[in-house]
Amino acid sequence: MSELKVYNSYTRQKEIFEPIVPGYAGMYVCGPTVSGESHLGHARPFITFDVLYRYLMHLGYKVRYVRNITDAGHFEEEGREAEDKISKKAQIEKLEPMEMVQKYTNLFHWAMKQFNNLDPSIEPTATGHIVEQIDMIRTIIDKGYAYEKNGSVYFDVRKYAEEYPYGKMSGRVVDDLLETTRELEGQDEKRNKQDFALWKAAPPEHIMRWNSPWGEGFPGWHIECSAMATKYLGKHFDIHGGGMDLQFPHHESEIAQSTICNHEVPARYWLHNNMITINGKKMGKSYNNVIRLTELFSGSHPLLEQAYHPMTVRFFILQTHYRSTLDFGNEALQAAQKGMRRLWDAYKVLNEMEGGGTDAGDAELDARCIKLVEELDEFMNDDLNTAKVLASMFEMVPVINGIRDKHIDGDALSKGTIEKMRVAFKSYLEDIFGLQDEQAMAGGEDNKLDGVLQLLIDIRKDAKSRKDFATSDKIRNQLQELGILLKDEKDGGVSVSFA
RNA sequence: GGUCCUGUGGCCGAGUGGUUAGGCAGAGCUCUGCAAAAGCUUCUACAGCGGUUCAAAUCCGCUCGGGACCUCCA
Repeated sequence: MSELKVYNSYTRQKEIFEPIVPGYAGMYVCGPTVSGESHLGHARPFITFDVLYRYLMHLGYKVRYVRNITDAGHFEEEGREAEDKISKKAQIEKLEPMEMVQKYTNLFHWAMKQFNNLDPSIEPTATGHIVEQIDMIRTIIDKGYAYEKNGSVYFDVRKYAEEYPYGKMSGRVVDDLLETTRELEGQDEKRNKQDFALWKAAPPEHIMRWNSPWGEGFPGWHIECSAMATKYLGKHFDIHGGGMDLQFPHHESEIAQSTICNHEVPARYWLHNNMITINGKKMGKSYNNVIRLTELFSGSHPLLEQAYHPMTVRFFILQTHYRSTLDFGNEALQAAQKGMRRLWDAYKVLNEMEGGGTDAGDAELDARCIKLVEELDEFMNDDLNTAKVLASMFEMVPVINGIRDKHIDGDALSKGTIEKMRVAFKSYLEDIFGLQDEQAMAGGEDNKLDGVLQLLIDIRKDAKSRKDFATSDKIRNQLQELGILLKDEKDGGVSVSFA
């Protein structure tokens, strides 16, 4: 089998994944800022890296997956005042800051569950690591790469850039940054415009504040990730993930901070997922085009023609390579919904398949199926090409259905090949892609109702055998109105699905 | 303005220079009491213009369009 290769944004090339400690993998992913509800765009990194997490485990790695919760404010530039996002929102919502943070954290966790994302191994909060952040800032000052001014501390980018490649991550030149940086609040405190805040003195009205060697204040935006990643994954770890929009300045700055404290670039592989767009534009608050996850699942948004199941969304995201933009659209979501259904149905058939003999009746077809199965790993290893994995799975569907419908001989494929396909479908659909059959989830939760349904199916079967189609169609049509679809299969059986 | 990415058929999207990606939608046929599903077949492509090459969606150049980052941002 081929080796896992990932596109490393830091080196701008695909590289073979070689863990620092054989058998173990450490992964840090930038988590949500819990100052508001998550939207569709936020779903992408968490699903993407959940799949990577699952895949690494599938490959046998023991993985420590750290994903933070940002519950201390970043700067938000609104008007002329530098404000704390969380404090501000809390005022608007008339909530205690931590009350609000809790509310959105809970909502975020709920959404992650909906998507069937596995819990990270550690989910540290920024507010829970103020001490670590202060320590780190102190180290940076001691080493001479940061300076204090009026109770705030800034990272000295110019000095850093003299010895280290600031800008390598994002492909930026420090001198250019000087010219293109806007006028920002607190700019006059900085020695150079490129400098970024490590610690910010809190103005009197600021609610979230902590004591520090430099007075009361709160941490800068980038330091939390550096501090928490170092604490839980060490000075040097394997993978750091996040959205492409975090490449600069967030990850660039993280690298700078950690490099000073720990003498090396914190992560070996930097993975960035691309954006979800809507009408070609990035989904984002400032564009006023966000679809919140709660709206997406309930269909309550003007742009939505219907509600979309979280699994549909997950599948939709996996049908595209994670480094491509993904354009949202009702048609595309509906296509994903139907496509995924097709895969689940085939998987069900596959699970019930008896299988052929030891030898394949159709050697050519058998070989093709084996190739399709083997390609799955190849594609996944090629920088997580989930789109191609799914395409190959789709190519197996006609074969599976063909055997069921007896267009293809039952012994065309060998027992071993069918078993391989079964294992592949299980591995990818369930274990690696983390998909769940939303129909199976919808049904079968009430044994009594199941009994009632079975009774109706039996009555209809009797009616049909008496050619009483009026009755049989009435049952089928009325059940359909309730969202229960009956399908007469070729073998005389009836299959049930839920809309 | 700077840096970078991108432009594939009705929609979403893979594509390592030479073989049908795939899904959804459309059309025809088969199966079926009907329906649904499924199977088979099938129609819509590579923004434009040049260049390199035996061969380009794929490499190069130009033009046009879209986008991201440079400020909080998944």
